[in-house]
Amino acid sequence: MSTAEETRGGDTEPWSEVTPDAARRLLIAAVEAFAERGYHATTTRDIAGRAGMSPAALYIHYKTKEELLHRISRIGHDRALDILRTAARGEGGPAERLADAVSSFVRWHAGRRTTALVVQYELDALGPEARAEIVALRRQCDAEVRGIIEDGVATGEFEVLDLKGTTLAVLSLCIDVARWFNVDGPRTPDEVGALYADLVLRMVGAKAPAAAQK
Amino acid sequence: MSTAEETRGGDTEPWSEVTPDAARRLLIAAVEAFAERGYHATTTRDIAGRAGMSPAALYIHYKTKEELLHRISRIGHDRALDILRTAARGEGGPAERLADAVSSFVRWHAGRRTTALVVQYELDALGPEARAEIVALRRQCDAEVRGIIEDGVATGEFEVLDLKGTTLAVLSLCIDVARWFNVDGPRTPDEVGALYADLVLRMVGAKAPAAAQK
DNA sequence: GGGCACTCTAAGCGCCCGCTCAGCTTCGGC
DNA sequence: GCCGAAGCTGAGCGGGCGCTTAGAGTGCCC
Repeated sequence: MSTAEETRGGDTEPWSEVTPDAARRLLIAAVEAFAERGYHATTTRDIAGRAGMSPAALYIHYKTKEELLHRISRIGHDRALDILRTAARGEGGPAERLADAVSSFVRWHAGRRTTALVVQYELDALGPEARAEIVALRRQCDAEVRGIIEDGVATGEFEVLDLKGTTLAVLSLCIDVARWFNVDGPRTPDEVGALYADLVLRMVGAKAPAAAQK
Repeated sequence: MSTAEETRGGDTEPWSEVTPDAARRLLIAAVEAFAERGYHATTTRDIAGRAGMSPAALYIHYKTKEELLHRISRIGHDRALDILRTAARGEGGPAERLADAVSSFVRWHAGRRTTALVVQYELDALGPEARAEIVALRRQCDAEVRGIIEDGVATGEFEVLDLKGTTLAVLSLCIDVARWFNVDGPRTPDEVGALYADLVLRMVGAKAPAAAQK
């Protein structure tokens, strides 16, 4: 039922799961518009226009404007969770896995900035049920990161005073990259990922400081 | 021309500089509405209603809805910059001043969460000129924090690989508190401030780890 | 106590929003 | 070559938006 590529954690072509083609074009147009102006300031006419279609065409593929945001948010959070899970279940020690999680998570927020912006900052525009579904995914993201840090504390490699608070801070730090990252700025997503991995290892008091950077 | 209390860095009663009373009530109502629903999703009727006035009353005190946001943003950024400046020009060493800056900055973002949310996340809703004015203030905030970290590097107390990147990350971490902080949650603003001061000292590789916490 | 500045309201203007619907085109099956 | 399904458009609906205007109420100066 699915091609092989979309089942693994690799960086698949984004939005390939959205079909038919017109629906995907509309969704991509919506991501760009939402990221530029915000959900509420974006009109359905703008979205349809960017996709090269009439305003009415949107409603053939999506019931409402909110359903568009919901689909975007769902797919984005699935991807984010997938990134964190892949890193958390990797082979190295806690420091290596945490550095991996942070650098790849940050790389996604910087490299796919428009998507990440919508996914992370437009949550409140969703209705209660859709929002609850997304919040559950966020909690799973939190649990993955907390798990890695817990492992590090257990082995004595990390030294943290407040596990939940530190986890929250680490995720918050990574997520906020989507707000300030500038594609035309001096840093590449890879560079920011490496910098942030180092900063986070310091935050958890990792014993071997400059070791893990892959 | 001004009472003494508003010239120093103390926690003055917020919005006391906005007069007359009706204008202040409207502005406070706008802060609450913008924080709850976002600038674009907030109607002028909603703002006026919260302030207990008719929709038209808003336009006696403010030319447009955007001017309201501009005033809020300006006052908020002035306050944020004041907080950072006060800490940066304090008496202690770099570690103490950095911890002071982070804890008080975070305390503001948590304790005045609604204001901070609007101030930090609705920047894009401003027009070009107003936006440019606010961006200049943000750069000054950045410079204050960067200055402290530079001092610490100069004295050998801090060890950072990327000064600009680390500064950006520290500010980003603090600002994002406004997004996730929950007034009804388990943490007080003071606790988050203390936690974050510790995390930031770790990020800059401060030598005396658990010393500064006032 | 008349005039005036200030504050606020009721009513509403013009516009654009999310969304709908009747009808046109295209295309595969037989 | 006809038919129905699917995809899409042009026109437009009901409604709420930001903002304006005419005028009423209030208090202060002289």
